[in-house]
Amino acid sequence: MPTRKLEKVVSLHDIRVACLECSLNEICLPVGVDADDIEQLDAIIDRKRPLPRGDHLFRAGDAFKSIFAVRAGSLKTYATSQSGQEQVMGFHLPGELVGLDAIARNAHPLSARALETTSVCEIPFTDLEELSMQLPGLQRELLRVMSREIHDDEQNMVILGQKSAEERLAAFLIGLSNRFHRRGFSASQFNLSMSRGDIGDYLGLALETVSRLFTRFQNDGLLRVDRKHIELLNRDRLCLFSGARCHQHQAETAKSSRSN
Amino acid sequence: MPTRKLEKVVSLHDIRVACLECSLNEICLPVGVDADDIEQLDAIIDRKRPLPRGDHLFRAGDAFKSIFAVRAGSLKTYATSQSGQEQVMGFHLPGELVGLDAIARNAHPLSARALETTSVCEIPFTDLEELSMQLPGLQRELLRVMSREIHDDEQNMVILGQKSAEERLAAFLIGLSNRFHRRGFSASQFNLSMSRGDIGDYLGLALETVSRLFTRFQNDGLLRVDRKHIELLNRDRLCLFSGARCHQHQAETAKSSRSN
DNA sequence: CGATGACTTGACTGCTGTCAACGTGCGTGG
DNA sequence: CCACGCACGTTGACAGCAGTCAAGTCATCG
Repeated sequence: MPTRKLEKVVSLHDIRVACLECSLNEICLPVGVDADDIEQLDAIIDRKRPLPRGDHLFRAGDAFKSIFAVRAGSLKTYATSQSGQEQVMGFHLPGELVGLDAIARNAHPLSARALETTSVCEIPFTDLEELSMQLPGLQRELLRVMSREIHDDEQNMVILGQKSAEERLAAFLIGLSNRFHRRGFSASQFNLSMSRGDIGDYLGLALETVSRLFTRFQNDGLLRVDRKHIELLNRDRLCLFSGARCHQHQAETAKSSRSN
Repeated sequence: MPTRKLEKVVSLHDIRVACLECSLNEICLPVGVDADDIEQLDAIIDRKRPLPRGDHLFRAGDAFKSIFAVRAGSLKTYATSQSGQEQVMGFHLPGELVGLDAIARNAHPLSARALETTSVCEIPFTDLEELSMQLPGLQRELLRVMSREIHDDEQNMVILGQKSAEERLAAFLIGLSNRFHRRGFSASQFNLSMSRGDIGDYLGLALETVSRLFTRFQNDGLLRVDRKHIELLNRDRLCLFSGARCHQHQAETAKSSRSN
């Protein structure tokens, strides 16, 4: 098993990228942490070699030691009920933090698995806690990130609690589009790193339903889909289908037409 | 049979109870905050007069200034989608914190409404943030509470994402029973402060479905229901119905129910 | 090139929502 | 004290959305 080779694949330069230089630092730590602080944060962060697709970053029940930040790639977090069915809690893109739900119990309640080759930063929690005591900006930021996580989970509860299958998938695609856009990628086309089954397990739908909806959306001219590649053709109408007020990032500059 | 009415109008004495004497402090601030620290925390907390049933503690969109801790009574937090349907995010019992989802956006994403006469402690967030910088135990505790909230929301996502109506209501009742028990009340019988409609909006079910399930559970001998009063007759079987591993609190400490 | 896994499509079933009517308890006011 | 209205809850009939089962297609990889 020559997995050792992976260490060579990653260039030394990549490994030594500091938080300050990291292109994600504006996403990972949006505000409140200035350059000096970041240096200190940088010192405690452990950069690991990439995780191959399908590998677990951690499994449900593992002891909690660190928060992880996605640097490249993507992963899903999920719980497995005793029926064997997976509930996917989230798909995590570069710049997003994983493992915040483990602080309270000192153990991870969820499993985290790479959807593609993925690299993460490991942030030992005791160090982070200690450091945030000294850096007001960091503490503030930590609370904000956790608050946002709660808020995001609440929005997912709305989706799971009262949306139709059609609305769920539409909302999912709009949300994904927004997240890609915020990261500097195209909002109108992107590649899904997760399977139809994963999407179903995330949205509380059967994978067949997800598949059927993709073809229906395509037939309706809302998007084009080719395997994992998605191209949104009519974002506005997809927004309507999602049955939610979607803050459209493009529309912010233009005038926002709203219909209540 | 004695003090069944906790939600009786609080006396002036109650209003002046400090955090240290508050019977909830072990729930509100489980560990990591010692007596000296609590005194400081106490100084920043504002005790308001009780909220009548139906009144809002805050509404979605309100500016965020404070976290609230329920002292007596109960309230629900909910979002209203533009279809008018409410998604109830949680029912909050004494000792639980409300408003943690507002930190990130500086505004409350949800509305909070009293289900009965309810009194709360108001904790100005800027003060709390400042204080937690000085008290390691408090900071630790704050992160823990938020982490637990994320974890709880995730469990709700499992319920909404993949449970049947029957499993949802069973899980809801078991969870409520546990929470009452942890607060020193009977785990086997309690009064619901929320309506069937609220339960439906929480579990993603129509209120008719909730009503039907209550009568079905009663016919199956799982429980007895009389309006708002619930008596669990067969907790084990209800656990099975919920389709989840429920850690039963009775099993831990035998019969330590101290009310009635 | 065959095996494997991911995806698509179809047929059918059933759970749960919707609509509707009725019952019940409680507070209000006469 | 009773009558009434209203909110809440229960029950029934029916329909439709989405799950399940099953078969077939397509891409990728050894």
